[in-house]
Amino acid sequence: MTTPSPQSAIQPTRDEDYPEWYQQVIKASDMAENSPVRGCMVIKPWGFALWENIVRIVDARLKAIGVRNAYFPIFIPLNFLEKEAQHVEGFAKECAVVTHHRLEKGADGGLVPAGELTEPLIVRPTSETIIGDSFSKWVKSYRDLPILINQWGNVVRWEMRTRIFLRTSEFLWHEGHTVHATAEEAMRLTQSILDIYVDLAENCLAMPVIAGKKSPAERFPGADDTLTIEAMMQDRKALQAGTSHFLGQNFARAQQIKYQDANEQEQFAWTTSWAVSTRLLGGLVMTHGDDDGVILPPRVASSHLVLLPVIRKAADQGPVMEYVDALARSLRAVDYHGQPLRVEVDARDTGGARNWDWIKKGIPLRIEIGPRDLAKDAVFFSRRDRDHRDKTAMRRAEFVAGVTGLLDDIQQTLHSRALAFQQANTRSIDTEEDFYDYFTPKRIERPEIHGGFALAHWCGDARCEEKIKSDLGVTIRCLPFDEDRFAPAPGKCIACGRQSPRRVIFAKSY
RNA sequence: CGGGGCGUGGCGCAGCCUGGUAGCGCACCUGCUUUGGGAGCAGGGAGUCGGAGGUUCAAAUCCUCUCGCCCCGACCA
Repeated sequence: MTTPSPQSAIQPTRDEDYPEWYQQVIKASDMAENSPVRGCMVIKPWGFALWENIVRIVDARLKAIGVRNAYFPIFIPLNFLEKEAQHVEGFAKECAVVTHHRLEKGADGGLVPAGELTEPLIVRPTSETIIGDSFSKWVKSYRDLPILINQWGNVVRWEMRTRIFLRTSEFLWHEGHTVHATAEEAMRLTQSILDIYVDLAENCLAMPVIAGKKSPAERFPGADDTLTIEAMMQDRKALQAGTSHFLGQNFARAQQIKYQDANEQEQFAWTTSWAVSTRLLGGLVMTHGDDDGVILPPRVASSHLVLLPVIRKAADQGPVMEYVDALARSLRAVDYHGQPLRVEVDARDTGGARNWDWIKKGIPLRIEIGPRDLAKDAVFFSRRDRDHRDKTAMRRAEFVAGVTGLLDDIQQTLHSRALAFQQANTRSIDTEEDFYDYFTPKRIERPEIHGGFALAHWCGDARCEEKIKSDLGVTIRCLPFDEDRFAPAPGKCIACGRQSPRRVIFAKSY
């Protein structure tokens, strides 16, 4: 007898231990691994390809609205961070500081830092201050505005608690920074960027999000307004997946970003900043993954399909491989949303294990090609969004002609599934008792997956928000924009019972 | 930083309580047999047990310190 196969490729399952499942999925899918440096990660090719696809999509969207790329230093003079009070408070606690510029042989033969810097440099946790410094020099006249800048890069935040992709000490992102002559224009830009993020999440990542505005307590340090997209992970916690900030004139005043208007009056400019990061990859895993591994949405998938030659006899080797290569060529010539299909050929002779590798990696389509398919000029494929035993035979020409439709269908399925999950775990709650019950696990020692999004009334008082946060670890994720789904209506605050103009979304979050 | 759990070949784990220089499954390599599938048999490579110190004739096993990971809390764009 053979050893019985496990129920699922990933253990533990999501139900058994969600955080551990997440770690195992990332390992099994070969997306990334922990690095020797605390809190940092090595993003492996299969994970990085996802990021590259996100980069390509976002970059094109930004350029389409006139944003141009630039690059600013990773090091920021210490005093730059001191300029905006809220900003200092927000980031000072988590900055890596460079104090030396040389290493020398120490007494014990090891290397010790030497050459102390006159002024320490911080490794950017975000670049508002150093980019603002440039902006203050670039902006003279209203004719110079707007300035729309983006940079792709890395940032470092010395986090207390890290989780691969979701919160790492170093992560990759893009950060946009803009300068405008009027508040209205800056606010519009802030919103346009959020629209891009919504489109990215919904249409490319198949990740349903709720767009909205942050409560004052949850805003970016130094911002007048923070817009956000919030996604629901399969443990029903919220993931802030992208933010766009209207910075008002706060940074402009702090950094002297001024221009002369048409009336020869000197004015402070209005700025914005916005970002999405490699955190999205964690979101992807936790939105679509199942107990067999990752499931990649085709629009951003590292590869779209893998061809798995099935060779029984040596005599079949040549013909099968020829057929496979020809099929690979014709598939690579197919255009999928402006990109050639990404096709893998895996000719390893490792039996069924080979198939499971690709299941765990989440490739959307797996195609087996054996002698029988040659005879029938057919393919035999399975979709990652369906059971792994669910296989379909199809004429080769029909498959090649219909493959983009198949991929779009998978994309659609993933989105619908995730949306149904989000909706099933979103509830309107009207009493404090229900609210506390909703967010309190039944098992104390090892809490089960519980809660979700709660649509509840909030009076607007930060003290009510704070009470709920300290009692339950639940925060206001956003004041949602979508008035069709979340129509404002008066009610009573879930915490204090006073009048409330509208419901907001409460949830536990990453 | 506080509370809890854990660190043994690539992955998952046993051994530790009752000290005597390491074992299992998977993966990997070789051969044969298989082949629409998480194959079978045989052989093989790989770890000194997170790190440092201590106790001891002897430590993965006991003690101390330390690093890292996970969970809860604090904190967090």
